[in-house]
Amino acid sequence: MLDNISRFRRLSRAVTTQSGALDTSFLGLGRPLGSARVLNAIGHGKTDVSDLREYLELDSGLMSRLLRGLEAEGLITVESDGNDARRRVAQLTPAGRDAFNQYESLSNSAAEKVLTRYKDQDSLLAAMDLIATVLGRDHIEIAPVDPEDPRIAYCVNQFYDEISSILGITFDPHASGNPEADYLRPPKGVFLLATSDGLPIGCCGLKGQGTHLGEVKRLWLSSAARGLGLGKRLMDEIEDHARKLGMTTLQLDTNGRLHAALGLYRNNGWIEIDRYNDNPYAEHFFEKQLT
Amino acid sequence: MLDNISRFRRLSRAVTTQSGALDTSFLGLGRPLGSARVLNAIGHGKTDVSDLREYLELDSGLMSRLLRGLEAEGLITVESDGNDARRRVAQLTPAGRDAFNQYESLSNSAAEKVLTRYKDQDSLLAAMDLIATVLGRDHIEIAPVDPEDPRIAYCVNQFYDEISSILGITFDPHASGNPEADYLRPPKGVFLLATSDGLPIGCCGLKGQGTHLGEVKRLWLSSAARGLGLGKRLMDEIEDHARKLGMTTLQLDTNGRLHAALGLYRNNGWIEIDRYNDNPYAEHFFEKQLT
DNA sequence: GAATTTACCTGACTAAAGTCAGGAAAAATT
DNA sequence: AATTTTTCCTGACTTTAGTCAGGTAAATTC
Repeated sequence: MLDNISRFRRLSRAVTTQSGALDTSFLGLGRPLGSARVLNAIGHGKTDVSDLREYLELDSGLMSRLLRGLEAEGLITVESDGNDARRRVAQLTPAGRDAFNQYESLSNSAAEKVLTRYKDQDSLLAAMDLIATVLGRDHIEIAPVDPEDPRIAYCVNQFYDEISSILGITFDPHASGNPEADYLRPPKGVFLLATSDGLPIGCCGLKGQGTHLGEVKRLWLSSAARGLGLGKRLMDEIEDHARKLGMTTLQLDTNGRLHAALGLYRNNGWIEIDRYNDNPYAEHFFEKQLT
Repeated sequence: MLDNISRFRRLSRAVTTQSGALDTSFLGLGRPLGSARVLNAIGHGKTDVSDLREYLELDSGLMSRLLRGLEAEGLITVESDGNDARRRVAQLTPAGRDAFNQYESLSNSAAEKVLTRYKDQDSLLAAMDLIATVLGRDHIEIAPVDPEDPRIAYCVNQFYDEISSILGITFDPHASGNPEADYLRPPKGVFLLATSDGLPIGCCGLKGQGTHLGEVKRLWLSSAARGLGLGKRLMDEIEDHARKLGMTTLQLDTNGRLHAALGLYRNNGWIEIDRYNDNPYAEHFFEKQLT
């Protein structure tokens, strides 16, 4: 009915109106929006003045004045950085922490109000994750984390849930979980986690034994993250890590019903090989020579 | 992983950043944001000055000055309303239309850029519809429209598609479509359309024969609009219209697999009665006395 | 060790946004 | 017909946001 672009712009209007209301209520606490933004950014851990300036895209003169204002109100302190005395670091005072918490609870109650007025919260949240991930695609971060990090546990649980429902079986995640951790962290292997503004949206493990051979395990992308080329990015980074760990050959196994994964491997230089293990759920086996 | 409220706030950040970028580019056309907003609102059909003021939440003094500015630039004309000479109405001049179109194409290309970088556009758009509808719940409009309005055709097609997939059959929408139109528009009946910021999200027809008996037909809600109490709102308005049309009894038929609809009827004073027609897909028959 | 760069600050500005009191004209109410 | 209300306007403000040209001290580069 409406064309696609109108539908997108409709979303923008809805959210802008919503966050416009939030801005106004920020003003309701009696502080100009500029100062409120700075206070919030500091509260969220952006303490370096130069970080703040970059994040809020403010002129250094304006930034300086806003900081002086918050200092005069007794909400922050600004001190020189120990390592580089040119740089300055802002900290919330107890009064500043209070003010920050007021803004936080305002934001949270605004969010809660929207969430509670819809019955099917799960699909609403899934829709939000999808859109926020697509809009923030340029800000997806991939970083190595410990295989026993709780965020990895979350991803791997999602991974097994999906496998189970696709294959119509029940996996016990813990059966093959922890014992492998040592092979999935340096110096033998690595585990990569992809996050979008804090939300885990994908992972991929590289299992090594200290030899030239490595195995790719547990490549998972949240439904919000599919179609963005993240699978390829994760695999590329896994290969980089493999090279640095001295590996020359990578292997992996997968099930024939995971079409997206099969396509990813086939289009990126993986060659199908004979079965190399007795995993009953694996139907396809691939290998890639690293050059 | 992230709690629900963080997930909502993540969406706000993503969209705000996005529309912040758009605001900046609006400024790129060399006009302050305030004037640009007014020009856009006028271009989108908000021509009454009082409407504009309410929509943009501007002080009347500020509004007035912005209008004078746009007038001085030759982008708009402001005239008195014929019906109420206190009110004033703004119109774009050809130059104003040009400027408006520039903003439009900027917005559209920003929207297009986001949409084209995601493969599965349908689910992305569905997610956007859902969120925009939930956020804009207070702005859902219900209004009578002609049963042959293309927006009704869109809704009814969706309705038959869903029925077909739920019941596993294929309906031919046109078989029972147009011939009924006369019974679904005044003076015999009515057709209500629910829209959220322009997007059709639900409909309901009331079929009459000029007697005291009316029949409720084609109650449909888009998936984005479920869980918001819109079904009840539509039915309530249908009853109001029925009373005005002189009806005292309403009837309807439905299928047992449409659980939400059955619940709606049972909770709102409808009494199950014996079969009153030979519709092969109808399994439940209801009646309601209007008081 | 001199020159340059970086990080932040200050002062002097302009532009934009928002507020407030009042006032004129038309419409609605009494 | 008198009063009140509504709608919009104007003028005189204040606040906020943003810009720009220096200036100082620390760090880096040559």
